[in-house]
Amino acid sequence: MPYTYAYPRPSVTVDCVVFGLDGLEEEDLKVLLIERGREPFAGCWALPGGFVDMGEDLETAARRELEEETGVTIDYLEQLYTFGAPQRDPRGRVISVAWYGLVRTLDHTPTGADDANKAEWFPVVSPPQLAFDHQRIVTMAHERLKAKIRYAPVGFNLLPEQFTLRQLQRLYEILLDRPLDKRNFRRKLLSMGLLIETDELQQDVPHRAARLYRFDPQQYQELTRQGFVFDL
Amino acid sequence: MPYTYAYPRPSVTVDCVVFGLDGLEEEDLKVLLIERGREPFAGCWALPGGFVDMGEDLETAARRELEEETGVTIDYLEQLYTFGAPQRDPRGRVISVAWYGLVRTLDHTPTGADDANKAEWFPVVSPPQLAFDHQRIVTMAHERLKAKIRYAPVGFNLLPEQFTLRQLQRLYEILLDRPLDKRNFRRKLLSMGLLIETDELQQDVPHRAARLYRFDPQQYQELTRQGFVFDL
DNA sequence: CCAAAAGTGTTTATGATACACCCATGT
DNA sequence: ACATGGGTGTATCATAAACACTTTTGG
Repeated sequence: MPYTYAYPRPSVTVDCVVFGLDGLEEEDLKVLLIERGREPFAGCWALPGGFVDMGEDLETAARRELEEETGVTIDYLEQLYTFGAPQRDPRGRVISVAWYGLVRTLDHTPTGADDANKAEWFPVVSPPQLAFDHQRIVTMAHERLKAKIRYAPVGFNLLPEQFTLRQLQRLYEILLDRPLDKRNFRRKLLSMGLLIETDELQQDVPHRAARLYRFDPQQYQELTRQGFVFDL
Repeated sequence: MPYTYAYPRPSVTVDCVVFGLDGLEEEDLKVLLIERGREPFAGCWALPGGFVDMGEDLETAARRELEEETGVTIDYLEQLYTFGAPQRDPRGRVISVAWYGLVRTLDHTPTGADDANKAEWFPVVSPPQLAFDHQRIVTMAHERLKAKIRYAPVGFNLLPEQFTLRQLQRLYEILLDRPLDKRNFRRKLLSMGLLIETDELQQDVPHRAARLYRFDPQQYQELTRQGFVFDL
């Protein structure tokens, strides 16, 4: 290594804002939090995250910390923003590269481990008090998600592989925070040609069962290549 | 400081991708580069940037480095992405928080200083070979800019305070890379109510002088508060 | 047979697109 | 007078929005 830097160095961490959807109500949009096992903010709820290893890619670090502290595996992960206010961590200069992620199901109950006492899902609309500047990070991630589902098909990563059109509509209603017309929504989504109609039906519902659909990522890629822009 | 971190620490830098517009042709969209005065990549063109000081905010660091190395003051600055591949810098682990910025005029010729031999504007479409992973950063910034002007009024920061509708249209044509209909463009922008018609005219043109307009940021804020979404 | 959600078309309104000529100014 | 870009209106087309009833299924 022919040259090295002599400057004082901040610490660098990654933090993950992971969203999951648990049902069809507003409070069912959840965010994954851990209870910190160490000072500072021991016993306080916070985002899963931790130090970047020296030879490790940032995204790899985010996935690793998430796995270590919560056991949750992610279906979609994207860099959010880097937070570096000098006083954001009481221990000294800590710069955090924040990521946001989506999971399809909340099936695997998160298991606290490593630096985390516990890991749990909380409603995004009513989270507990959070450590550091983590509330701000959650808020920014939520805003980003709400903006992004309008022009990119990321919302599907909050649903099971197979889903009903009604579930998809409720997802959009929750995130856009307004009611959508059922017929217009169905027509629009189906006309995009991004949904594959399966021959399966919803199970165990006390009424007529709805048809299940899958998102077609290949078709999305192909259409995008041709200039198609997802827009809802 | 009651707690400290013992982990090995990467270095953290900021890099700035600054765009400026110099005329009405495609090659007139410029990016600001410096020629490096030090190894590694001494004599090579690169993005202005450098180390974050320990007590310094990330945005402050970006503005400071830009000022130090180029003398250019920025009209719009926004965080782009954080690049942290382990091998992106030959000296060791260096994580760079990249920013992109816009300037209204290229009037003040950039002056190389500090770690930079020179600073110059280059066409975005035909830049020189760049140090590190800086070409990738420029490309991402360019993509972000092209996407963002469609849903946010950031393009005005590439024009003088007062501009003609024709200049604005050319700016959009260059960034969107397609021709726009003059009448439809004018109607749409004027109908948004975001432009203030001044009583001044373009000067020193060998033909009928065009009216000058200004962007109205307050009106934009007000409309946004009411649910208006900029869209072009 | 009742409750609950699934599924389905048409009409209207709004915004996007296409398009060509006269006007003002400087040389 | 001529060259150059400035400025203007209308008709058509495509997409979005509004809206109510019948069907299927399980209990």
